[in-house]
Amino acid sequence: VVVGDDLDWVLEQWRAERPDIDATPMGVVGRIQRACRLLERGLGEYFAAHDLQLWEFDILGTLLRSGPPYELAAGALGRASMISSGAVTNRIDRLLARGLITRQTDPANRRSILIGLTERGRALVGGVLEGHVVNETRLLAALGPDDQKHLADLLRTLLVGLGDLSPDERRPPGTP
Amino acid sequence: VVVGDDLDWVLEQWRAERPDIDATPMGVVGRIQRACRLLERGLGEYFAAHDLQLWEFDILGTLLRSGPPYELAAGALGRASMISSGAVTNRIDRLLARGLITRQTDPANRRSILIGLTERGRALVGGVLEGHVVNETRLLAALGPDDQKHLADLLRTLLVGLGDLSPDERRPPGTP
DNA sequence: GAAGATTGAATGTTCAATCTTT
DNA sequence: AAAGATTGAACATTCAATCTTC
Repeated sequence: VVVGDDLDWVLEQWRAERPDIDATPMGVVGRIQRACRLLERGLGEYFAAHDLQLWEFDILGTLLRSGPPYELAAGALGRASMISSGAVTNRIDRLLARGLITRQTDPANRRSILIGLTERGRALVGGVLEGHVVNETRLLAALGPDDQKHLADLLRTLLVGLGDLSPDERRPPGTP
Repeated sequence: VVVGDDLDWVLEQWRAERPDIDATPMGVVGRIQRACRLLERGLGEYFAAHDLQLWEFDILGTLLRSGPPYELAAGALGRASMISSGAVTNRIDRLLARGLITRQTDPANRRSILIGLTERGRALVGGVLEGHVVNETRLLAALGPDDQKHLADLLRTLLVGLGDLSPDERRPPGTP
């Protein structure tokens, strides 16, 4: 290994201290954790320069990509972002205060609330989208296109194994 | 694609809503984020069953793998866990209260403090270590050994590109 | 009773300001 | 002046309890 990352060093330490344990799995899990933190730091810097928090883009982006009429139930937003229902309420409150979303009771099911993008919210998230992808491209630049594809494929297999199924697979069998 | 994960669905939505944008990079970044959250959930469940928080194992494990005399400066602990100095102080306070670590001023540099493992802390983290690796192995089981190695290699390249160098590479050139 | 959302308490983090030591 | 750690404030999350609606 010519150039090592932090996990190379961590695994070397474990080998010295606990040679009885095969710490190989830590090399995968630990790298995913570190990559996640470093990437989120890089994403946050871009959004901060555009008056957005990462979590704000997360919610607004989920609404935008859902397509017209850009409305989603609060529960669906929580599942998409993997956050608790309490966190959803909190985020909604603050995006409402910024005038970026609307909140209305679902007429079809009055337990549920529908969150919608305001024109201002739609313009804001739509406007930063291209720059966001450019920023991600920069953060991933150490890997060539083929390696990025390979990485995504390996992570998909891992994620499916962890139960991260797309909505298609989540539907009970036999649903049209 | 026979079985898709959540990101397959996300990218499909972006293609429909914003065909002008190539969202491929989101497929990599988003999968790393989701894998990180799902893995940390799985790690936390194991530690909770052993009266530990994930962050507690994080600190205690860093001390253990540093080898005898199992002492590290507070700053070094913060860098290893990628947390702020304020968070380090907070974590140290609570591990001290549990009697798992010691805290003393570094005699050689009285600005710095040295954190050490108590006998009880060492026994606790050493005792859960093997089960932790078994748990990680289970979480990664969707990938075969070769794929896990390949995944780790791709992530190393990405991490080095993001500046996550091992201590070796962090030393100024010419250092023995 | 179960589902969806809200509330408040407990938890834990970052950030800026501060203090000591170098 | 710079480095290392601590403090308190602001922020954000989870969890359990609660309320409304189905």
